[in-house]
Amino acid sequence: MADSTPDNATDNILVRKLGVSVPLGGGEKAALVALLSPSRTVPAGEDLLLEGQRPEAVFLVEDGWAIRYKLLPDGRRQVLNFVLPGDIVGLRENLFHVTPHSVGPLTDLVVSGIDPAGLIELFRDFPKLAIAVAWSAAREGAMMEEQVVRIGRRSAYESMAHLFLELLKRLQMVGQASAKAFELPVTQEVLADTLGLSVVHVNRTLRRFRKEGLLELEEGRIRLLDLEALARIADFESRYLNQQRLPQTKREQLLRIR
Amino acid sequence: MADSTPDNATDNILVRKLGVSVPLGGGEKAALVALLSPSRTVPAGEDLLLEGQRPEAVFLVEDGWAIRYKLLPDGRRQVLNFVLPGDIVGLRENLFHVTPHSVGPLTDLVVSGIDPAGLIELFRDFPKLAIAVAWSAAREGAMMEEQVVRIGRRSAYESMAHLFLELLKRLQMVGQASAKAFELPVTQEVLADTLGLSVVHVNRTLRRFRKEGLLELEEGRIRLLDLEALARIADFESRYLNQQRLPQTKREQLLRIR
DNA sequence: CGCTAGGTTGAATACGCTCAAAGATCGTGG
DNA sequence: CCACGATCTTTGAGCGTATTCAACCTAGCG
Repeated sequence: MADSTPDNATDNILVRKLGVSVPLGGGEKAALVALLSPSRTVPAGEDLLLEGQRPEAVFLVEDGWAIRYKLLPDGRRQVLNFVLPGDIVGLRENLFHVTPHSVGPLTDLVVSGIDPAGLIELFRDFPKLAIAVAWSAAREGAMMEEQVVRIGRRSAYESMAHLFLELLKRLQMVGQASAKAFELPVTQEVLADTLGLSVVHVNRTLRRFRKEGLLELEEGRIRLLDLEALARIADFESRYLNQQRLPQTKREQLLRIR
Repeated sequence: MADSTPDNATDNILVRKLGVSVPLGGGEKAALVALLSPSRTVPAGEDLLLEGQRPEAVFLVEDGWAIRYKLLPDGRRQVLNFVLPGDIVGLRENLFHVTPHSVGPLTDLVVSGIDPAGLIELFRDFPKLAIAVAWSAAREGAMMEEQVVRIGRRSAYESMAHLFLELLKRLQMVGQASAKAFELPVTQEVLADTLGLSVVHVNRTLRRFRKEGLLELEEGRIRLLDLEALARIADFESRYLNQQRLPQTKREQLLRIR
């Protein structure tokens, strides 16, 4: 079976993700999948995008983890967010002539290329796809906002709980997490650079969570033992991840009410 | 002369801002301006958007300052970024059925409404406008990333310098700042909530800057006395704000070279 | 078997916070 | 016109979260 048949289209991770926000028809799904080049694997060390360089290509991540990050001249690093399966890398960056951040894989990464020009053309034929992609970008924006709040106004303890809950939800949406556990291919240094903390303090905060029986951590796998407690600590509100467009009728009702 | 003539269109702040990235034709400018409803003034206290509510409308800010912010249940506040003249509020939020953050004016705000549905339709007729808006959204994303780095990996001293330089550049682009000074209608509490600091520490950091002769602050106006020094302290790189698409020929050259 | 990357722990320190109180400025009402 | 309250700024003192420095441990790998 060819990669681009409508049958397989339904299974594609990008189709599944975009379909969450905007219901997609068969034609749309097929067209989207047809745009993808065959997937290849990028080894863990090799950056996909380098800050300050011309963005070369647009990728769909089909499997594996990566980070978007920035470096300061003295070596300090800030991780902006995590790139998980189903995420697109380099689309926004393609609007600039230099990339504002780097993207580095944390694991081997299975990616397939997307032709950005082709995608734009697709938007003409299937406006719904444009909406779906815009929606996905907006969701990423909402996650960045959460990241700002986490770093700016939450304690290490709170913000770490928040991050783990966000990752759990995101991974569940793409079928990569069970009810309360997931693979976490991340060193404590990466966590530190994500939360704006030192490695030492990340280590101590993790120890505290474990001592309190809130999570287990072993072999690159994390288990959140008490979701309620963690959500309370973090003040975690998953709405910004679930965000769905209301069905048209319901939206109209709302509009009428006000 | 009517508001929507091509002549006035050139002067509109939105047209000017979008025109920076993507050269716009007369028809595009006129169509964009025609979409704007007559401007009105929102008083300083009254939020434009409230977190958790349905986004009601889309605004173009023509004059004044606002902040996008989030509140934690215990009252802690994090300012996500500043909304300055020429910025659009509520467009991205309109893709969600609840707004992920609030937007509150810091000054009286002159805004005009934008019909989002009309904007989408415009994209069909003038694809360049879609690109220009996408570009503008990408620039905002780049600014949010800088905000994350500021809060996560810079000291109070560094990140305050960085913020001031960013504001200077942004305001210069819309003709609201001189070479090194601008109106700063912001309390120290707002600065604190922007940078993830306490009011007291903001005050002390400001005092340090003044003592070192790096800036003057009086009557809601700030003057950056030594841009070089501040840029060095902050490691400020204005590229993410200036970002322009390369002219087509130059882009093609680059593509050929690699 | 030694090297490297990552994790863990202790001790001292510092950056930034909280608490507290006192000026300064401004609008408002008596 | 002055007094009052409210908001904002400034400064001091003590404290705490998180940092830095340093050492040691472990596991994986060449």
